Amino acid sequence: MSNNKDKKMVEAITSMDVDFAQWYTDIVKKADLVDYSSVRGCMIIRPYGYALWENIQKNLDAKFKETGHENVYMPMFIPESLLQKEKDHVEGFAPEVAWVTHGGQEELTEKLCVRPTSETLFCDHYSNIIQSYRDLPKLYNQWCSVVRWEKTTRPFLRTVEFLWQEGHTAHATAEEAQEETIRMLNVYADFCEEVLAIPVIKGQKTDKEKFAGAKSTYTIESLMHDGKALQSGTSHNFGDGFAEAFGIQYTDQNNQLQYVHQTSWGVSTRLIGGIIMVHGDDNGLVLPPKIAPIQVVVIPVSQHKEGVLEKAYAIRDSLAAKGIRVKIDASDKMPGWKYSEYEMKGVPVRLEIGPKDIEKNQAVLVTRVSREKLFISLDELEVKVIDTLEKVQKELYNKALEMRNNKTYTAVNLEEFEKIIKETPGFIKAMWCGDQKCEDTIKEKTAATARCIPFEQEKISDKCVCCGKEAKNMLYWGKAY
RNA sequence: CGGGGUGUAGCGCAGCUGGUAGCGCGCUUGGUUUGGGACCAAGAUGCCGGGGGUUCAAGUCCUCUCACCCCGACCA
Repeated sequence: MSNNKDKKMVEAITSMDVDFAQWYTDIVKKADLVDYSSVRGCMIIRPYGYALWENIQKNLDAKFKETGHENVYMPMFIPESLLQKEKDHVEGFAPEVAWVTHGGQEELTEKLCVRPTSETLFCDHYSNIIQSYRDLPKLYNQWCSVVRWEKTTRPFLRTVEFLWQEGHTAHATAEEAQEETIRMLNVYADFCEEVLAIPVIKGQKTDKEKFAGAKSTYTIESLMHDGKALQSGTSHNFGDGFAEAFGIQYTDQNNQLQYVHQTSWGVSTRLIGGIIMVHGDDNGLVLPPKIAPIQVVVIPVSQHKEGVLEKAYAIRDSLAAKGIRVKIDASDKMPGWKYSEYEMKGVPVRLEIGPKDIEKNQAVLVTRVSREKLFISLDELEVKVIDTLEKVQKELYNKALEMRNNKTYTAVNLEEFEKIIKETPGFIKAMWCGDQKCEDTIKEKTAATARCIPFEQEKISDKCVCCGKEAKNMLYWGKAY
């Protein structure tokens, strides 16, 4: 970069190897996903970012409905007394709730918290509407935003207000609740892998890491490019703890009063952070076709020349007719500018059409991942594009899986563990005795936490990686977002 | 909540030992361009984060304050 002319040619994204955090920030800003707002810790989700969320919603919502769930909407405020009904739950959330103390000029007799999560509201409601076993199960979900007064924030990964979905269900038996917990964990896992092309580890949280008030918490964990883990979705089995605290009882077939068994599960806009950090590269965002707001962008070249724009629009229309999310950019920017712009935005497929192509009855197809130019006959364009989108979807998953595998290590003692965390961050598979003290020690020494006890167990050794006593389980460990 | 940093045009910044604000990008208009972020010309854009001081004079010095960012401790 010897002079200003060079500089303005490429509005560079910081390389992820140089500064991963800056790379991330560059992408969310330059791909027009978010803007910072005047409200501390709160982000503005811009149309392109929101379109991603809408696609996530559309997809998941359909899956929730297929599995028998209904959408509801709860108040955004929770009276203090209600929040305090379940002891562990309050303790878990109290440090980060925002309080409303005034209505207009008047001080409220009971302050209201802005929901950090809605268990208490659902429980309160369930205690009113559930009487008989005939009322069960209740399978509710809500799409909303919640507020947690976080001290440090980053777009999508941790913000004071964030969008999410929270499912809350009530069941007659412990078995049903457990089934539901796992069912929804699998819905999330399938969604991540098939739609977002993000491979996940399914497993259970240790007691230390489980949700405040839950009997058990299950999680899907994914691995980012910088070797940090992202908890991408959680599903909790509450047992009857909340039911006891809130008096949610029903009369069973034998006229006996019983407590319900409950679950809750959620994913948030954090998933978008995951998409960015799993698939993105130094040229910007990379979006899996199934979630991309724009799957194909058509760029006319020399568009002032006779027939070019007409052809470009015709291509757009024919692809749109096949159900492809396609956009044409007929602005008067240079073609090169447009190439870079849509690469930055992670659009999976670009089609170029210019006078030379029209002459040869072809278009130029370039995928975001390979950036290779392919000449496609216009006669088979639709088929080729659909084909390419499917191929890219699979490719991204495979690439992500390979990346995760390359960054997954095993450790049999603390020295090994520490060395890995320091030198080659990633997932560490290591044995654990089951004692929380060892979890604490590892966290103190390495800043890594137990990500989960995976369903798929392996035997790395017989002994706990920390204390050397007999091991109970193999855990995934790592530094997390 | 500890440590560090930054607030000057829409964005990124410069502005030294005080003298009344500038550069690049972007934006507007016109023209030439268009196959990897075009070029020329002419424009428009400022409560220098806020309050209070010092001074003949304050982006510049002092002081208080607010906000944001980064690194740690805590968290979807």
